[in-house]
Amino acid sequence: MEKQTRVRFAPSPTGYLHIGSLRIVIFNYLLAKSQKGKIILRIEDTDQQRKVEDAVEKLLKILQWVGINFDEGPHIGGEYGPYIQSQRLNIYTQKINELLKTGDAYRCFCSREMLDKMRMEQKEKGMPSRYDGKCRHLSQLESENKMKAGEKFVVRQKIPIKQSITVKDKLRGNIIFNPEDLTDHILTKSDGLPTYQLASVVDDHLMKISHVIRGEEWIPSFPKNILLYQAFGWQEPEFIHIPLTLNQDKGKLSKRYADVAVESYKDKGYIPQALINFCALAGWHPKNDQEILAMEQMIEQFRIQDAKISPSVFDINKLNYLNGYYIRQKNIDELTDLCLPYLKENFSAEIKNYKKEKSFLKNVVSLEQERLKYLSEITELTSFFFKEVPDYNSQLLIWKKMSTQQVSQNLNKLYELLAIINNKQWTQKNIEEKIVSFIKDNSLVVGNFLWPMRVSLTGRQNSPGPFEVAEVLGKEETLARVEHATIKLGVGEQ
RNA sequence: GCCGCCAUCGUCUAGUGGUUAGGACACCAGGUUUUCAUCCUGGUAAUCGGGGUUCGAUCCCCCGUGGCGGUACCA
Repeated sequence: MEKQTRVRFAPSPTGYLHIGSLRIVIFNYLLAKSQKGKIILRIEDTDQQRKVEDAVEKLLKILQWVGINFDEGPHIGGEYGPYIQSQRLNIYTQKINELLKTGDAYRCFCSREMLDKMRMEQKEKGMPSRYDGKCRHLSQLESENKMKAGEKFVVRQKIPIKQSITVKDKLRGNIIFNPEDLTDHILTKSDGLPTYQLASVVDDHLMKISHVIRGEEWIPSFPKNILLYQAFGWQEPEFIHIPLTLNQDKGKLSKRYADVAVESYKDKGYIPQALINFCALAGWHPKNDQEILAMEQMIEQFRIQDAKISPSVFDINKLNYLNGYYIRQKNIDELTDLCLPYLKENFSAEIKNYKKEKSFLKNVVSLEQERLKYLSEITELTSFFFKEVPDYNSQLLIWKKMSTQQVSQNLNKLYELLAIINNKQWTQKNIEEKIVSFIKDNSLVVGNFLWPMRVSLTGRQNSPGPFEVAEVLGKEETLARVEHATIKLGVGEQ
């Protein structure tokens, strides 16, 4: 029987989900789902210094929003739990004791000060900095005695120094390391907690992980991980190191250059599908050139062998494009619901009753749908619908080389035409028909009427067309705005 | 410094020992249009450098260069 594919996403609880981590979960998810396997969530919280309140809840919340659901994890359990490392400490203790017994690990009593000093000296001499192995040769008895005497210690992995070690990455092939470049790194800290190096190996084994997909920043410790599997006598999983995400300037993606928290993309109004599609496309792409794919389609086509190993730059333009695309695909009810929080936040005074005004809001959102790159833009884009008379410079009413007089005249004419349309017939179609046929019948210039009309209604250089805006605004408000525009021009008074 | 990973348009990428080096985003131009956006059409734009191997290398190998990562009792 084929071994079941089991992958894991193992974040440390930092309080937010990094966009680069999102990419890693997505690749894990795609691999698992494409092979009908399982994806496990494991929380790596062995660093006491970096503990963040509510971090796990926040993480779960944002992952759920994105649409990544786990088969096992702290929130749903599973047969390989617990899934939070701080709840598995006895397991690590037990495992490290095995290593201590076989001699594959040893207690190190060197103080931090000593180690710092040693590193400094190595650096000065231009030597690679690594632990000198001082406590490596302590006898079992000496080690036990020191421990019993209450001396502080860490546990280090004893790296075999004889031969080079070859490790295999599924994408990159064999990578060879010289043992002298590997230091006896720490497996258990002096507070008794395991480091990532120990905990992740133990957990991956115990949780029967078949493929480890992680960031390439782990390649340097890859050989030590393999050595650890060998020390335990365990079969190692397959490893896939995927490249980092970079800033426009090719540096590691960081807060200074871009938003890195998935939460902030959510807040701005990026939608999950777009984010997922975007992340997947950075490092993978389907055999045909179709770049817009739903999760199901990606799962269908995904092969980990097709993943790319060179790093990719985070391109907000492409994300915006994808997001805009997905927004345009939404049906208007759903889109209105998505925009509602932003509208509520900014126009709470203008919109008294959201339920009652739902159809109005739907119309408003509908007019801006094709212009939206992300949802939060809705506020700025539609504010003229909510303010009684938009504030704008009257010069904006003038189309090309028209005179103020002409503009004023045309607006008056528009007012007349609009005024005779009764309320029941106040639809975009009717309004358009009336006005356009008037212009055509009299062989007038379209822009000379439509531009001033549109500006009088929106107060903007760019906006949706005048007829659809007029319909949404209603007859009364439309007439008021046209009239206001002529007053603004103030032709009569000059 | 030492160790490692990586290298095709500005960006994400496809592809091949012989190709007009393909697609997408962005950009530019044209069309539709009162404006913007959408949509349609077209365009500019790439194999990091040097050596090999080969009849022929963008592709295979080596070196260099550059970018990134690691070099923690962080993950």
